[in-house]
Order: sequence, then structure tokens, then C-alpha cells
Amino acid sequence: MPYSISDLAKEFDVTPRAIRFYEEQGLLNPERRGQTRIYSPSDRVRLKLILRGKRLGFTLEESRTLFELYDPSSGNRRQLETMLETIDRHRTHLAQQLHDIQVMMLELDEAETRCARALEAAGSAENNKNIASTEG
Amino acid sequence: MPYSISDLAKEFDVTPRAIRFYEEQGLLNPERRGQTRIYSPSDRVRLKLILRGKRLGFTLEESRTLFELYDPSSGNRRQLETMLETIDRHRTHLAQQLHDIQVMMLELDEAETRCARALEAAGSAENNKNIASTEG
DNA sequence: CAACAAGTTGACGTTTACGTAAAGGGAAGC
DNA sequence: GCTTCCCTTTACGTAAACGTCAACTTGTTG
Repeated sequence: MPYSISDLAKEFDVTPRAIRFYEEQGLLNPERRGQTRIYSPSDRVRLKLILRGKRLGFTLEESRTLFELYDPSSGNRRQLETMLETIDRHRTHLAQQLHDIQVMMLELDEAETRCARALEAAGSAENNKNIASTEG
Repeated sequence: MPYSISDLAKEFDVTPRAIRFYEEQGLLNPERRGQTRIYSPSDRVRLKLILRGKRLGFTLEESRTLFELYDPSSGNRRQLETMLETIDRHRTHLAQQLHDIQVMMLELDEAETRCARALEAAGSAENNKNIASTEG
């Protein structure tokens, strides 16, 4: 059930150095057996969330504040309101990204069409060359 | 119809320094009147695309290669095939992000619920205090 | 027991994407 | 003509997120 640092590194295709760095930044807190880090399944989930955050362009700092949203019981009224604002900001951000992705996907479709057309043209040109050389 | 650097800077909420940097990296090529940069509407669109790329976590380098996809006529067969691969990579990437966003939106909903509950609890506690102090 | 693999802690290096002066040009207004 | 903007280039500084040694400890395997 527990993982070594290289277990996680291999599974998620990151370096042990990166994982240690996330810990240094306060995003992970694995147990230790002596000096050696021992990662629990929940540490593993955390790492997963960190990497998902990275894929969405979040800084490690942002991911860290997102983690705090998982435990709202520890906050006073003021902190809870800040949390709600944070959630709203992230929602807006995600909605913007969602829109960006959809538009870009359409553009990729168009780009693919243009490329395919250009390849076809190049292909037929090459065919002509081949025909010509075959004819010669 | 043309824009100054500060026009664009204001419109897109970036610094002139950033815009000059994008040019330095080969992403923009505005005309000049003397030394002064003059941006056309298409330069403006380019800047927009750069910033959209940034929102999706692309490096400037990646955005630059994406721009090249807009003009496939200038490529030979080998380059066109590379372009198609690039398009496919980006599609996969965007699909992953799309998924990440959807999952995270659900998680934000849950987090909001937890926060609201915690606030409610804190609120009723405060009410009790108020009642107690009103009662005293 | 020697060697090797895998882990550890510094500590400095690197890339990306700008920020931040410094020093100056050119036109517009008083 | 002087000041005030806005623009310019050059150049060094910086934050984030690791990469890359170096030097060392800790099992474990031949």
C-alpha cells in the first residue's frame, strides 16, 4: 500500500527531484522511515492533483491553496468567505479555459484540413513527377 | 485601424514590455514608423492568440509553431506530416485538459458545498452567541 | 565484506517570461 | 525653448520549477 519516491516518479512520469520539490513547497508531507520517504495512497492522490493542476497551468502555490479547500472545517468565517471567493475565481478561470479549448479545437480542425489539402497537392505533384519519370 | 503598443497593452492587460518580448521571440512583426511600432489588426489577432495560448499553458515557442500551422502552403511533404502530428498532439493535450477541467469543476462544486456548510455552522454558532448576548 | 542500487540533503545552474531601471529620441503643448 | 509623454534599446534582475552534480547513508546481493 505505501509507495517509494521512485514508485510514484515512475507512475506519473516525473523525477524524484520534482516530488521532493513539491514537498519542500508544502504540497506533500509523506511519512519517513528513518530518512526515507514513504508515500501513502492519499499522498499519491495529492501528487495526482498537483500534476492535474500543472496541466491546467496552476502554479504550485495555487494548487496548495486549492488543497486547503478540502478542509473548510479548519477555517473561521473570514477564511471561509475567502475560500468561496477562491472557488469562484477558479470557476471563472476554468470556464475561460473551457471556451479557449473549444475554439482552439475548431481551429485545429481547420488547420488539419488545410494541411491535408496541401499534402494532397504535394502528393499529386509528386505523382506527376513519378508519372513523368515513369514516362521517361 | 493601427494600434500603438500601449493601445494593445491596455486592451489585453499586458505590459508593453511583454509585447516587445513576444516580438523578440519571433511571435510578432509589427511595422515601424521610424523606431515606433505600429500594430495592424492582424498583429492584434496574433497577440490575442498568444495570450489564449498562455491561458492554456502553452509556451511562447509552442504558440509560435502553432502559428506556422496557419500557412501550410509553405511546407514540403515532410513538414506537412510534422504539422499533422503537431495538430494531433495538441488535440490530445486539449482533450486531457478538457477532462481535467470537467473533473475539477465538479470538485469545486463539492468544495463550495463544504464551505457553505461550514459557514452555516459558523453562522449558527455566531447566532447562538448573539442570542446568548441578547438574552444576557 | 565489497560493491551496487536507491535513498538523502545541500547547493548551485537553467529555462521561461517577463520586470525594472538607465539612457535617450521625437512630437505636443505652454 | 523647456517640459511632458510616449516611445525606443540595452542590460541586468527575478520568480517558478525544477535539473544537475556532489557527498553521504542504508539496505542487499554476490
